[in-house]
Amino acid sequence: MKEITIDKAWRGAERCKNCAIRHLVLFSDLSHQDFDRIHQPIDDLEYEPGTRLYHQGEELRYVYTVRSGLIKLVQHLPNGTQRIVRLLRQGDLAGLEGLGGQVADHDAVTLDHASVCRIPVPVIRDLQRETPNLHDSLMRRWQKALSGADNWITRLSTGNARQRVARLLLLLDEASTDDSFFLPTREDMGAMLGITTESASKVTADFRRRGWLKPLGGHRAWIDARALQEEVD
Amino acid sequence: MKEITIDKAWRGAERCKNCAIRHLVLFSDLSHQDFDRIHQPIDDLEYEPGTRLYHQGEELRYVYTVRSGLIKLVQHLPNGTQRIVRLLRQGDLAGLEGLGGQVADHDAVTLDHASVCRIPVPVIRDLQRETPNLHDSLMRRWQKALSGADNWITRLSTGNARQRVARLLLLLDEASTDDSFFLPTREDMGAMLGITTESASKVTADFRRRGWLKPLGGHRAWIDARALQEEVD
DNA sequence: CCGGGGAATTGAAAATCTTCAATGCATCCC
DNA sequence: GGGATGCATTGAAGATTTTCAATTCCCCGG
Repeated sequence: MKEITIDKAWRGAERCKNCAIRHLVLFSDLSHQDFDRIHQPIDDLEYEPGTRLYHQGEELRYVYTVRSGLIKLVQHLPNGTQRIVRLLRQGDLAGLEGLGGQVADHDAVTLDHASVCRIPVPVIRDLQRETPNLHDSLMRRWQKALSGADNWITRLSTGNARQRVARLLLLLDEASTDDSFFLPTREDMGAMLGITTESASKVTADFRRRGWLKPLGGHRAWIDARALQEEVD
Repeated sequence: MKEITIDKAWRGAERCKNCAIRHLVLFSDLSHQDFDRIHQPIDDLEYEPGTRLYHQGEELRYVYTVRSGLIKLVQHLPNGTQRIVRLLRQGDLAGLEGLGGQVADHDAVTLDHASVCRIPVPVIRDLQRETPNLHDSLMRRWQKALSGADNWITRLSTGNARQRVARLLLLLDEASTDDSFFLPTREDMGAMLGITTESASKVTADFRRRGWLKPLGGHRAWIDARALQEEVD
């Protein structure tokens, strides 16, 4: 795990003021003086694929803003099976539940290379107490997380395997600014869709043979969105 | 639809102060003077089974607190299929997304007879601006809704039909204070679990034949939680 | 008490998905 | 370059689920 730490708290806040994607992140509504209330370092971290930011059941001392990359939230069942319940991308928050003092509901694991801001929970608590500007922003995050979860159920956990894979590919495609997107392993696709690795593989391979999905190397791919959309309807 | 409306705003607030389940609802942390800030009527409503509180895409003028009964949140896909993404019970909120000005993400429909408090969105907005007491309470609601959604994915949308039905019955049983619980129609069970009505029926009937599920009439039932729990593991 | 009607159940055949095992492919690391 | 390794792919058999079409059951109103 590479980790580029900003040592001084003020430098962290300074960086936040000038953050290139500040309009997307939690602090979008803060005034410049609000940033002066930040007394603990906000670190800007880079993670390799497969890094676990925290795991289910752990105390959450930080909340994480995704600057780039994809993060999976994995939930484990008592019987040992596991399920990916959401994907986080640019602007999304991981570890929101830490704000209420709860332990982590999931494992958070980077899928590809990811760039993440790590914000100490007390920083957000303090800001929240002293300025109202954060509330709307936070509520939008909760709202977004919840609608993400709902979509996961209706789009990715409903219908047959072909439809689910098609919807997942469309979702990954939309999420990308690029015209290519990150293609997860078949195992992860299975865990997202509630199907086996092999089923995910069979459908994916079929889409590829039909020319609707083109792997571009380096875990990236392109899709014929129109064709896949038809598959869904 | 029966509707018992409290005409005067202050009466609504007065009722809130003395609400028997106030510790469970949104206003648990408010001080007595906070209630004086309420300038629009909070109505206490009774709904028959199958009543729709609002539908997907509609502007949300109210947020609803469930006092008793069960409410399903139904999401429709463009292709016409629909999926139940959550069940709300005592203390849960429906229409949370209205606080951010969004349109409704779902249809909200009562499953059984339900008693609900209808709170105008501006009431919550005003309270939120003028007192910080509501914030924690609200955040806990978001958190709870989100963890409900996650559970829906991992427990009710994972595994084979038997496991899903078993988990649903266990969840309904836990949700009930009583030792009996509300047993949904097979169609609703299917929509919750992402399986067909017939599959839900076949599994349910099998559980009944094994003596693990006993219908008690009036859409209520009892389960052998231990036996069903084994089925899940 | 007696239909009527919606919901539930059931069966059989077809479709889909999983399982398990084998093989192929790409990439990473000397 | 060349294995080694981890994914991905594929096939065949078995299990599960869906589909579609009957019944059957149960509750409600007359």
